[in-house]
Amino acid sequence: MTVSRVLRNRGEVSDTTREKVLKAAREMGYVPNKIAGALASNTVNLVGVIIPSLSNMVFPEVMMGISKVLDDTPLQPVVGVSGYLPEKEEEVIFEMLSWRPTGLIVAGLEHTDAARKMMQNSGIPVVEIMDVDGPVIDACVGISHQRAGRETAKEILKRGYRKIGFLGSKMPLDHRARKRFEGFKSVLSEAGLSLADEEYYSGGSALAKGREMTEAILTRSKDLDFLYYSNDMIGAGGLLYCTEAGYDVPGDIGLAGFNGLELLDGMPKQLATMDSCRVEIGRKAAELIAEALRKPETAAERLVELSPIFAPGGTVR
Amino acid sequence: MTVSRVLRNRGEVSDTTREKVLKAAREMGYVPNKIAGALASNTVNLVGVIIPSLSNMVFPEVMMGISKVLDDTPLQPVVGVSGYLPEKEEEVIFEMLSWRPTGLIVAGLEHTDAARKMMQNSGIPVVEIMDVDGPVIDACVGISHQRAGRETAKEILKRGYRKIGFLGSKMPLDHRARKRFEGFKSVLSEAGLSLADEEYYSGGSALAKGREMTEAILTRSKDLDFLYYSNDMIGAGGLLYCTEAGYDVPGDIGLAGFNGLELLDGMPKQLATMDSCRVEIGRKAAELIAEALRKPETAAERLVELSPIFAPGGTVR
DNA sequence: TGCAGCTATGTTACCGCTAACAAAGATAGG
DNA sequence: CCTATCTTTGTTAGCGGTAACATAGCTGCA
Repeated sequence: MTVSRVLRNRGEVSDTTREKVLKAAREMGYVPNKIAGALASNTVNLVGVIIPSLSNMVFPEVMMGISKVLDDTPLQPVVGVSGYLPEKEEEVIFEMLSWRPTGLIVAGLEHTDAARKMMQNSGIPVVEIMDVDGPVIDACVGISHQRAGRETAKEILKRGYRKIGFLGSKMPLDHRARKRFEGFKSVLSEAGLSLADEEYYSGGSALAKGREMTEAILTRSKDLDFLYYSNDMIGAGGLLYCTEAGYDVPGDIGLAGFNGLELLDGMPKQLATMDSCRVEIGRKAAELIAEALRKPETAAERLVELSPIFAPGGTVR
Repeated sequence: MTVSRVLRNRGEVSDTTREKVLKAAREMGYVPNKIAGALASNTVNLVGVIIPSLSNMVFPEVMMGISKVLDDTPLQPVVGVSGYLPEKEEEVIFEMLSWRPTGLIVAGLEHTDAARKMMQNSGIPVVEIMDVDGPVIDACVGISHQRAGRETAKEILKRGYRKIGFLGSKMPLDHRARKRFEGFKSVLSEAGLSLADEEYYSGGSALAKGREMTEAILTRSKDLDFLYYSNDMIGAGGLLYCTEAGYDVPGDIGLAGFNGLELLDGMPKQLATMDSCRVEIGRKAAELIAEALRKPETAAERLVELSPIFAPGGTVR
């Protein structure tokens, strides 16, 4: 018991005893067994974070926001990757919950019924992030991708572009990309327009794919005056292609992407984009969990919608 | 006990009982407590993975290799981030070990004495990854960054470049970058040469920094005929700058980076680079752990050195 | 019908720690 | 010197599962 007290800095222990304990622990390389500790105290200083992928730079940035906040608390993030697959996500959520974490942060609002039920029953704070367009389990921090798509479309129309092509990934399970696309199209149709052409890809290096797709769509539809990309990475590939192929950007043709990737600062031109507030989303989500830990009854604001803003960069008129 | 048997698919249970248990579990949304299970069975199906950063695309790729292998086992990766700080790494390792994982995968060979001791005493397989230039605790999978630097230098000299500049990050704690740099310089000095100029950065978008640094170094040292970058990302920034500034690459000036980032496929030219075998390193490391789990006594090969090869791309003669 | 030899279920004792309470030691005031 | 009070250390039970062993139910055959 005294050892436990010393190692957790809890309760009164005399300085001499404390020193003796610490010395012994150090000498024998003692590492306490958190499993036993967690079981006994019924507290686990872990926060589960479930994201679809680590490979596209947007989720690592969310992680940074989360880490920064949790560093000031006893909590630690634990990452699970769902690969955009609902069943895999359910599995990961189950696995996470079976470790009885202090909170859960999950990307997206679309889950299997079982996953949703598990999270509801878990009794811990659950924060869904990135997206706000849909029903929320417990709390939510994100942006409206619907609106992001709509606003981008408005900006484009405002600037006089009319023959608009869309380039995106073939990912029916990326609901956020889908919502942006829908929002985008709805503004076009309200203006009596429709997409002039579309081009899709899946897999491979996004930059190279953006290049290829742009060449393909521009070869096919020579009268396009704008290309809307579902993400900045393929947009950057498109920008490189247009630059090399001698297009006047944004004169002949305008380009826009989505995400506001800092990674791409340094491209020949700054791609028009809309920031997805990734770090901020991570911060806010982590704060909600930390807050719930501090004062369990307080129901903090459960729905935080951030407003991304359109950054015209140098690829629109 | 019967419930435990059903939920873990272990031991004989009649079909009727099994169904009843599963039905009840489903109805009540039962999620077993892994903490209790782990304590009782003294097994934890977690593999700790400790990496310096999530933000530069190289570690996520290692994670992919690890995940792919562990997906075929009961094991699950848990990520910890050390931020290139030895003390933080020690903390993360301590935290990890206190959960009694089945194995540990740690990036790099440089650790605090305490961290090294903890890992030695842990009694679990520990695989150090990415680097092989140094003393190993238990097992190791990686490449020699010394040699990578040396071989890049040889390729450059072989192609007739002589006035060589180096551009890198100001990260004294990135030992792998340091080793490449040392290997690189040693070949130059064996050839009676030395670096003509150097330029360093820290923080910010690597692409933009690569651009700035390249402009700075080329403005200062107009007779350089080669630029060696400590990573592909700043190399790509440099390539963009050189292209726009009208340099003939690789005629006037050659460029090379390091990592073999697939991310950059699609750049105006393919940057000369050396693949750091990231996915393969992750795969092999995970296999070592999975192997140790399967047959505990077998001492598999404890030191796996992979051989990166120089990919000249389009930026060297 | 009785019993060997199964299969299916139940019992018990922990796993390593911590909450809650108990006791011992130290200090001080009368 | 003794008791009241505070500080420090110790005891006990139990967290929710699982290993190991024990028992109960069932089957088939003499």
